[in-house]
Amino acid sequence: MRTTHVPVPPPASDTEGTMESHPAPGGHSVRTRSQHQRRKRIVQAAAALASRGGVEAMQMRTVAERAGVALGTLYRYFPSKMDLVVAVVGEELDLLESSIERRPPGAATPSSRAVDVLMRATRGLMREPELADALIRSLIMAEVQTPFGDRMTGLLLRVSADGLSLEEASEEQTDLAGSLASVWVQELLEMLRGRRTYDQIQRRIETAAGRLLADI
Amino acid sequence: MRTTHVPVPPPASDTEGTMESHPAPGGHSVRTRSQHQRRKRIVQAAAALASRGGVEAMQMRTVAERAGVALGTLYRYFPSKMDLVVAVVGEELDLLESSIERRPPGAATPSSRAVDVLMRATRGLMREPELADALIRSLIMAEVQTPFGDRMTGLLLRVSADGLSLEEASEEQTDLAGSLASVWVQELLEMLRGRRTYDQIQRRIETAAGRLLADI
DNA sequence: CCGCAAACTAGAACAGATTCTAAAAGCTGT
DNA sequence: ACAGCTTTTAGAATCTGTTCTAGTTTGCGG
Repeated sequence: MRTTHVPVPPPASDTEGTMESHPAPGGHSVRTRSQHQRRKRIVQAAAALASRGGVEAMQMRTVAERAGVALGTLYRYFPSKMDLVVAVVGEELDLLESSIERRPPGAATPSSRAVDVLMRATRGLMREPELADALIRSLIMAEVQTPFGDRMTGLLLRVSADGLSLEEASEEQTDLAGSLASVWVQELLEMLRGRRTYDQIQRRIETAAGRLLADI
Repeated sequence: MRTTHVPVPPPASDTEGTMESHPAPGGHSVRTRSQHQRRKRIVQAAAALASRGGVEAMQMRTVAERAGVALGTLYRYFPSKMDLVVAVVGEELDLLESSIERRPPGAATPSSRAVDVLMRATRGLMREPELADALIRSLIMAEVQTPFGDRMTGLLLRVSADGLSLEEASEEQTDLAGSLASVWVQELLEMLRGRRTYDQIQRRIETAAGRLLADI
């Protein structure tokens, strides 16, 4: 019935599928390569469609057609629409992370660095509102464990507590960064609903960050 | 197309529908009364079904059948499944608010009173996990403006800043209470996903509230 | 009591996600 | 090149939210 992450042995499931069954490292398995391509085509098609009319436009049949695969194949790679959305979000997050790496926030206090990152993410997402809307909502709905919140929390810890990773952080630090991420997500939602302006979000994020990350 | 709050003049749309077209005060309009009943039957049926198998079990056909109305009628009262969900949530919030009124949080600090309320709400919701899951997720997805966040924010302001209402509060106070509500919602979601225990939530809420409501 | 307009009903119809099936295509080892 | 396997494919079929249609019921003003 529902999205049951069953024991089917489909192709790679994560962004980088280097955990094949055979340890052969050499690049020879044509199968796997073409499957990676297929996967990429699918995700691209999905993202393209979603950045137009949002989730609605991202119909499974359409995605399949546009990616040049059969509907059944699409479902083999992504057992549900949500899984596909999660994959698309993953790509977006990759983008954000590499952007952060390229141009790390330079502000003085932990909280202002965090605000910097969050607002940068906000801008990035709002560049494609339809896509952002589709992605955020779907993610929140997702039954599956979404690395979204965790990745954002990790990112926040990294920039605010200078290089701290999720593992090294104290429980309280994780809690605080996680809370800030929660606030951000909700604000983003409100913005997508048209109930917040960019400036309002900035103010609220600043207020929250100032308190939550005061002495991180 | 999507849920368009069109200008159809259906029955009462809110919990209390006393804004009829004709000013006749006398209790004679049999229509309206029976409509209230119908509405109540529908919401009850919906809640009952949802507390079993979640949103999935709360199918429009089933709700209609169980409430003893035609599918078309159901859609007349609630233009979309989401509207129905919102109504069910409304009832739950009413319950929480009256519970707070009956037994107000007695803790000493604003933040501990807020924590008290939030954890009470958490317990209440977790009593029917399927229902809670269905409701929270649907609400977050909702295109419609859901009074959920705002009501919770108002409630938090009321208990923490002793009787302060949403209107009287300063912008910063509203922001802070709103942020705490955001954190709570996200934690609830994580709990429903099975990624948080009750104690973890409590700890995180306490941590966040301690900072956010420190000097409210 | 009559006729109107709104509300209700039963059920068909439509839409998009998901599942299922039978057949074709692609690999792999021999 | 062949048998045995998995992957893809095309397409039908299923499921549930939503819409539509035609006919019936209900309450009201006259």
